[in-house]
Amino acid sequence: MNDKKQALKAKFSSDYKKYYVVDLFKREGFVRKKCESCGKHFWTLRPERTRCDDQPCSPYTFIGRPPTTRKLGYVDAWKAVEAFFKKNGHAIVKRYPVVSRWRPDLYFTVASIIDFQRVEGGKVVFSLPANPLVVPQMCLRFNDVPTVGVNGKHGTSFCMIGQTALANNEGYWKDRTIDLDFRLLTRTFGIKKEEITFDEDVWMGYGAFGYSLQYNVRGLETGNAVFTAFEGSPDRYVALKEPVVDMGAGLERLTWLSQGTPTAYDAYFTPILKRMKEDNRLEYDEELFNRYSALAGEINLDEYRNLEDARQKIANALGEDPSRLWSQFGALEAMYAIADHTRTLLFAVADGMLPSNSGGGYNLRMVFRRTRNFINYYKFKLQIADLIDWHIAQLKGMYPELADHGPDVKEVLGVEESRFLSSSERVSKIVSSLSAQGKELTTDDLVKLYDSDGVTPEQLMEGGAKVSPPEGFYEQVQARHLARELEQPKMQFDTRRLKPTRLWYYEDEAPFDFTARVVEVFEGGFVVLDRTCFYPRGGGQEPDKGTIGGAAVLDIEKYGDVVIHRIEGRAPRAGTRVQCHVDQRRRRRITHIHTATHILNGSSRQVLGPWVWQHSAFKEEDYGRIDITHFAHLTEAQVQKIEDLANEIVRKDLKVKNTFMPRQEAESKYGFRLYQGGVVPGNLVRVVDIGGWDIEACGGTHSKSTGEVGLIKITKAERVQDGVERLEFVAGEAAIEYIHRMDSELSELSSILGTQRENLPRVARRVLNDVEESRAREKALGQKLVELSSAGIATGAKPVGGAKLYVSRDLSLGEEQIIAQGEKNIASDPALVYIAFFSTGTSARIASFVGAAAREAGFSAVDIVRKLAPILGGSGGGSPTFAQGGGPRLDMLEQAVSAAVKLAPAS
RNA sequence: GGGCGCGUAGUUCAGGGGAAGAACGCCUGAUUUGCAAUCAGGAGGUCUCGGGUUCAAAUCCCGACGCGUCCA
Repeated sequence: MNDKKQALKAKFSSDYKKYYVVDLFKREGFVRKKCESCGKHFWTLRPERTRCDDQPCSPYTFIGRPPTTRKLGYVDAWKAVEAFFKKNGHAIVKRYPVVSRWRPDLYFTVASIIDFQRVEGGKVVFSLPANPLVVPQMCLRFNDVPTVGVNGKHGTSFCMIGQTALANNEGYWKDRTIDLDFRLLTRTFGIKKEEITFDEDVWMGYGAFGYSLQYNVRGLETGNAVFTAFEGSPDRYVALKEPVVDMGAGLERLTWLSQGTPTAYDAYFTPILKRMKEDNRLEYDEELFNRYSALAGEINLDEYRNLEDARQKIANALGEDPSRLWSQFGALEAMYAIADHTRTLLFAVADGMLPSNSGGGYNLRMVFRRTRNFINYYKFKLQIADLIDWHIAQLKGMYPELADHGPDVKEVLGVEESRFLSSSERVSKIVSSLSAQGKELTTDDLVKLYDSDGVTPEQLMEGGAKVSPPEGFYEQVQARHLARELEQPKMQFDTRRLKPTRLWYYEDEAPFDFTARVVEVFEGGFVVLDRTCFYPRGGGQEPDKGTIGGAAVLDIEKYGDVVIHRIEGRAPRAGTRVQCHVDQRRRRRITHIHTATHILNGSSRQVLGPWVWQHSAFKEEDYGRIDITHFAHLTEAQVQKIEDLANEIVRKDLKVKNTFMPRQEAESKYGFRLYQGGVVPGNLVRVVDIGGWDIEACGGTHSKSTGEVGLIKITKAERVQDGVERLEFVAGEAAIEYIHRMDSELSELSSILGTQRENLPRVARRVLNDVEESRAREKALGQKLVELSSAGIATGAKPVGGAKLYVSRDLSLGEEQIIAQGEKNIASDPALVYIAFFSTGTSARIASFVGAAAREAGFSAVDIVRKLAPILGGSGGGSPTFAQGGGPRLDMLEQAVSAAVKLAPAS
């Protein structure tokens, strides 16, 4: 990836007049220079500049002396930017969710341009709600979490001001982009034009790339204007028909620049930090911190192997001891990180993601736990719920919607908090038990402990465990996770020259018996028709069945616009007409299940909370299942409530409307709640609206009204992964069948127990009690039996070489009694050698006990068993006092017994 | 989405082919003593469930269920 980027950079630079020169440069007299430090090309109004104005080539020079004429708070900075672009003909678009449900390849919105990208058939498509536009897009990135709070600028959440335009009549291209941004910086913010440099850069995104001009002011990168002109990858690409301007500027950076505070956090978390500091006294050398933070901005984990190395370097530059720096500023840095992490959690949870142990939810769990660990470590008086409120209050002028989600977010994080507490308790238990053992732990042990129990080497050392210096710890953790690519290639067909299949099944009054022309046939019985009423697999709905030209249809899939049917036996020839028949009963049943899925999705959200989203779903002829996101196990009462509500919707007989509409229109009308079952490809989306109760983009078949579904019965609720609950259910005819099945099972059960149905629970309980009682009685009787038979053993034992031998062969005795008997008798008569033969199922068993005196006389229980068991075709083992064994040869029992009777002490 | 780990008494856990264990809690009795009292005795188990291997499985193997953890 990096090589490709370098190659592209070289290519664009070599033809810089074509790619990088804009009107502004000519008009204002910018000169092109090459940075003597990093070799990058940049544009400046100061010909004497020798270095680019980016880190690490130039230090920050705005701290304590901002280059702007205005000092702006976070929300005010946005208002200024908003006003500027509005005045210049831009539509201001509301932020998109930080959870990017419209992009299956991403968990989070990582840049403003993601808002306007849709992936269709491996290709990225730009789709703008207005042109040109500006959006204050909150973005989440989790790739550099350890530096957050430390390097003064990095965050897991940040607002990217996205200036986006299509290069057409309504929008604009390079010249106007740079003109606008230049004016924003110089006029709105009052930065002197000599202070601004433009670096030549490139940008590569998913399926598209372009060249860019990044602008820096006093060492700080404040924005990057990307001119996305190409589609594909650098090896194989074409020019985009309508190139896209994608300028992203960090609102945090602009705010920081205008204030010149030691860190960016001081500028954009001002009210939150103020409250945190009010409640927790912090003492540190402010003058030293200012010098420290000027250097800390250089900390970048790409360049330093770890935080310690970077800190060491800064300490050296300041002439300070690193541990002194750390102890002074650690708590402050933790506060910065806490402010950042809680804001990230607020947005992510408000937009519907839950902390969990997999997927994007893991990122949330990780930052939550980091937050809690910071609070614990520094003993801060801070409540996460308060922090959430403080963020909401700060941002209300910019993101008023957050306030609506406050209670939900706090509830979700409360659950996560209790998870954190029980997890820390577990960890400390493991740590204290390991340190009590005092065994020295190898690096391998450490890796294992971290990987499967979440115990870090630091926690172990603090807890007093012996830890050998961990060498290459994180490398080893990494090595355990080397991804094994396991991709099974989906059958590929070359459908490029085929016309789209007419999707007849979507049309009203589509027939179940129809004729169609065979357009193409692929080897293996794959048939393409010019039109089809067969619903292909899609959106979790299983495909139709039926016949094509008399042959059974086995499977149906959609490849782009082409539907491919797999049939049994030989495929008809291309060009012929075939008679087709769709299994109407199956279709009807699946349709009812599918509509029921939507109803349940709606009622789950209603009953549980707004964080409920459909995670995936499956609809078959006789059952369906829907996986929903929720942070806890569903109780029986909740499941019943969901079911009751769903059936209420069924009884209301709400109309189900299916409408095709442009994606953009659907999104702005219904929001991203549309994308419940994953992303539906195509520019036209089909919106399924169940009387306003549940609205989803969905390509499946649905009933005309909810009443047709008849009945919805949830049959099972289980957890499929952390944060995802699965509901299995039946609906329509399948529900009736399910009830019949339950009914006959109950009948069978009553007839087995010989009682009426209403007595079943009582009778079952009594039967269970009886079993327990007889078990106890059997045990007591066994004890009695042992006592009674002991006398027989004492008299029946035959003296053999200084000991007494007793051989029993009572097949009716159980293992427990024999063991009890042997145990008791060698205790009361230490000279006894007790050998018992018995049987379990189809095999013969031997148990042997040897008393203390008998052992001295040369007998050993384990030797006896080892001698006798082979006669029975098996083996055995145990101790000199007690051993057992056996074998499958029940027929050899007599021989084994006679061998036992002849036993003599080993010499 | 993938890897690793766990499931044993009411609770926390040890054991890891051959007799079901500890601590705490609980019950009974003694003792009378300053903060989680002591002593003696006792009850409490489908070793998550289902298959398989074996003479023998809590233990090994496979699967299901429940849970934890790490990585992308």
